[in-house]
Amino acid sequence: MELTRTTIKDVSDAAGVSIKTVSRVLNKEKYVSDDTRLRVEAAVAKLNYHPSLAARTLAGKRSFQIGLIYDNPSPYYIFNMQAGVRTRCLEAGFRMIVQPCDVNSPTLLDDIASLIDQSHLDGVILTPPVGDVPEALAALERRGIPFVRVQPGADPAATSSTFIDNVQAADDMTAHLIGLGHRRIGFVAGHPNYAVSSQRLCGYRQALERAGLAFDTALVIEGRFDFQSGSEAAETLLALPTPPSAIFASSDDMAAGVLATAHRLGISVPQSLSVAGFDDTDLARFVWPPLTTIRQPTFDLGYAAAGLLLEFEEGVEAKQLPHDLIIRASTAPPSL
Amino acid sequence: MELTRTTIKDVSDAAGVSIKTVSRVLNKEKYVSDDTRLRVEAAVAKLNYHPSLAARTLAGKRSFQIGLIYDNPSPYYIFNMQAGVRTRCLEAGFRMIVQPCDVNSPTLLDDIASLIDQSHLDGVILTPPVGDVPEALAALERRGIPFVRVQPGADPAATSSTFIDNVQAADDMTAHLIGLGHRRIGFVAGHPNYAVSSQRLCGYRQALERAGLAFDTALVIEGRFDFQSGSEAAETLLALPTPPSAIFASSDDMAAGVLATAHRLGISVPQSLSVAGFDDTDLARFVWPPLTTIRQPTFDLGYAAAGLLLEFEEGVEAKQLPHDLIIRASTAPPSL
DNA sequence: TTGTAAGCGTTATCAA
DNA sequence: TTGATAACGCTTACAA
Repeated sequence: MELTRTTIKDVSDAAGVSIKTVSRVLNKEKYVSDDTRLRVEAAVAKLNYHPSLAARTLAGKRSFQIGLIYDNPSPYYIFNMQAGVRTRCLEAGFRMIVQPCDVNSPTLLDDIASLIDQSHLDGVILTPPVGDVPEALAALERRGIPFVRVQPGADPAATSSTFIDNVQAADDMTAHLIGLGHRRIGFVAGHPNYAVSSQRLCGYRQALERAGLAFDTALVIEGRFDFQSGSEAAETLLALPTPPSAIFASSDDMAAGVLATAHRLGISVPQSLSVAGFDDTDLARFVWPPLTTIRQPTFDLGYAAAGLLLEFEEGVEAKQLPHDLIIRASTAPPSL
Repeated sequence: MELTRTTIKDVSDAAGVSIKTVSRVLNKEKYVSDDTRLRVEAAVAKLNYHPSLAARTLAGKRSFQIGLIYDNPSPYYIFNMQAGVRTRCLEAGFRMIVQPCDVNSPTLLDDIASLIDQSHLDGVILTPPVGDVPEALAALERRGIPFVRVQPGADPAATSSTFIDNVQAADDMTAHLIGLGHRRIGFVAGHPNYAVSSQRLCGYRQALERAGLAFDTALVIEGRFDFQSGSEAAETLLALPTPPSAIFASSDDMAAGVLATAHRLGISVPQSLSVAGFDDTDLARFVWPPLTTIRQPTFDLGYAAAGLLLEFEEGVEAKQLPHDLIIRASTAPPSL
């Protein structure tokens, strides 16, 4: 029963050096002889010593902790983001503190401030839509806390950030559908509060125009990123006098809603209707019939964001990552 | 630009009391006059003071932090578990530190020890299968760290724990299918390393026997909890001379695999085959055709586990939670 | 290359 | 009901 904690003092005694020297080894400082270093490392291993983060934080300038702040209800997104950030943190010997929040809460700023103060965070990562709250960014800058935004809604180069090109991704998918022969492609837009919604709509429109196809507002329905709104949007689209032969829903949950509605209406997918999605929920893997989807590299976005934060040097760096177009059901319109 | 931190000293100056008195208010200690308390609280609010967790940890006996340790690849499970634990922590003014691990890693014990030592955790929650690693439990006990296991594989009353009755849940589902008229029910078992796998198989068998139906080993296939193994199991089951009219897969991922196979083979669900699942991936909501499923209350299991930990008083308390049978596709076998 | 001493911001102890 | 003082375990100066 170890009731007392192993401290740096125990290690220094065991190694026959001062605690300052042990500290030097722990912090990988220069000016430690190889011989001393080895003796200290042996003592650390033998005693199974794990330095107190609290003490290091209090005494030093760093806490070895960064925060991941999000307001996002998607389990897959959060899981992958956390995994990416954590992986990068581990490499640097840092710990990740996760903190969900509500961007519409009046206490948002205080919640973030409280997290940073209480845990002495060395930096934070903001995922959408938190990174698009100007007051939050201003507060972080005022405190001098380094931060990186993931997929900022606008002006990615204004602060350090990681992102994919949503316009291009939606363009890619739309072009893919056009390439299959589709001429009337329905689009289910995302929640109007999210910057990515308009970006994806923009890509859809851009691809249509390049192909010389008319942008028909009747084919565009605004959703809320969830299953229900996708389901409703499909009802509207499929009830049109001339219904689309393909529907591109700008999130996977909405795409699943489209599939459910198609099934209920007796429209077979992908024979009579092509359905495409956008996200990383792995839904494309599960759903039947299979879904063609844009896969955003959520893990990588988190990994890269943590990297920018940990290598922070007063510079702003915007890092764009590639997206994938995953084709699992590639079908031409029935008329062809 | 606030470059200096607001400390307890600032608050005590502003309130005109000693720092010890501020500390008393912060810790809700007795023997503080109402007048003093109010003055201190006003100063705290005015200065926007957030006490340093590092300092409290170092000086005091508590860190106000508990750990959530898991080795589970399911995003939905982890998301809901984290949410439950975090919600309960928030109520108690605690912080949750999440830590994935690999139960098969040789460094498992050191990883856990390192987390506890570095962050001075006041306790940990272990989700399956971590709670079933005897060496880990022994190590925690040796250190005197309180812990609560979620869904322990065996002997839930040996330590504090929260769980549902998996045997009963599988029995419920099987009985439901039998009630609909099914006589040959296929069963896709879970990964053999998980305790819940045998529990669920046990419930399936128990319900069959109660109904006077034979337990046919040809109808039981061992899976690995994933989509692929469910898909393969369905191929075997549906190729039997007398195929089952219903398949109960003991996880939702496997159930999705069953659905995919059925679709590929042209077997319509639920008209010609009933499919049932088990878990909380929300897959039942997305998948088409809809899935009948046992819903485990993951959020509640986490919430209750954190509750047991935070109210820990040297006593062992095992807490059983109810499960839900969610019926979205309730169909009798085609022969009826 | 190594060591000494003074904090970091709280809480525990003991006294008033 | 309050307050002074010594920890807590480490890092940052500054010496040697």
